[in-house]
Amino acid sequence: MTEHAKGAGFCCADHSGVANAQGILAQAEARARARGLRLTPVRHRTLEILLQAHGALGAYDVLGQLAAEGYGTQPPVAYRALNFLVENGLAHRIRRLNAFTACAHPAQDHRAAFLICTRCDSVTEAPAQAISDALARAALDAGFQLDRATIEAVGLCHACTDVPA
Amino acid sequence: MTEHAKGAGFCCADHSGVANAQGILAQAEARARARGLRLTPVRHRTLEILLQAHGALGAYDVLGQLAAEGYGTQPPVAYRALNFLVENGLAHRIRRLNAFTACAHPAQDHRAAFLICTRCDSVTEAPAQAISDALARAALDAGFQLDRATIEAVGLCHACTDVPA
DNA sequence: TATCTGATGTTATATCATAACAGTCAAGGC
DNA sequence: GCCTTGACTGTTATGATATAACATCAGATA
Ligand SMILES: [Zn+2]
Ligand SMILES: [Zn+2]
Ligand SMILES: [Zn+2]
Ligand SMILES: [Zn+2]
Repeated sequence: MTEHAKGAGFCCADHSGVANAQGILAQAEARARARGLRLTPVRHRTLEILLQAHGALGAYDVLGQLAAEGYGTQPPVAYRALNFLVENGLAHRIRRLNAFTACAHPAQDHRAAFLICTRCDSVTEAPAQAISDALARAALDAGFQLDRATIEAVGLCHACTDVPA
Repeated sequence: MTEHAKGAGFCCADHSGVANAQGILAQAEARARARGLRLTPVRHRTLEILLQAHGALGAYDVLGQLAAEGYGTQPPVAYRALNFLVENGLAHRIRRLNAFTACAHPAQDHRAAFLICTRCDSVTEAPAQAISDALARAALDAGFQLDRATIEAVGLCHACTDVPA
């Protein structure tokens, strides 16, 4: 079990940035249908695991759960499902944490930034259109043809800001 | 040797974003003096190695060079020097590549974004004040107390955009 | 001198990720 | 029907990245 997955550090209930897992799952399923993506049992279950998690989960955390439920026991099982979800807009990879989190808005294509709390390990997906526009300008100035970007902020979430120490 | 360090893929000479290694090194030394940082032999040499590299270097690439020159041969030697440089504004960590690059502007404190070319593996440090401001606004909206951020863009650098295939 | 501190070095291990290959199964062509 | 094909799942094995814990050493301090 990795540090960011320990969960015990959470300071409040609706802290993970994924308040309504059921609704998000429905959106994700709709997206998959609309695009002809095959949301197979492992993939579907992997998405559920991410949605039920507080904060982001490492691939081996996901693998542990999958293995315990009768799916494959080896790393590629988790990595394949996670990469599928990421590539199809159903999850995001958090590079700073070497971890994955369910997309909070799978209904629409979007640019996202992630707000990572160093106190409680929560990961919140924030709309990043404005940030992305600024980045696009910077790229243009450098003659760089932008494909996609990673935007990850570190600090204290709302709940943890209130708590003194 | 890792993929991003192979160097052979560069499509032009001044491609690494570190055009004037000597000048940057002098700035870095000045910064260290001004702040009372101990730029010891390993640390100084590590910075030189980063400056001479095309693109970003993995810790094990740096370690290989250090070891070949009579410094320690084990991973902590490289990681300690690299972390020191990063923590003191003399280098940056590129999370997407699991790699490190010398800071191109160590004279002043700054926010940086990184433009990573998928064709030639070059890494260019771009000014990111505007992006950072946009991110600060997004964080504020979310009640998030921002500490620092990682901004990494992936795409094609200027030189590689011109090359057809 | 005795002690303390920060830096460097080591061994050993933890953590993250992918290559390569084997078996399953459903869809489509003959 | 039966075969081919391609997507998916599973495996073994290995590679790549990173840190914990401890020993040593040199310079600063009292
Ligand atoms: Zn999203
Ligand atoms: Zn928090
Ligand atoms: Zn910089
Ligand atoms: Zn390029």
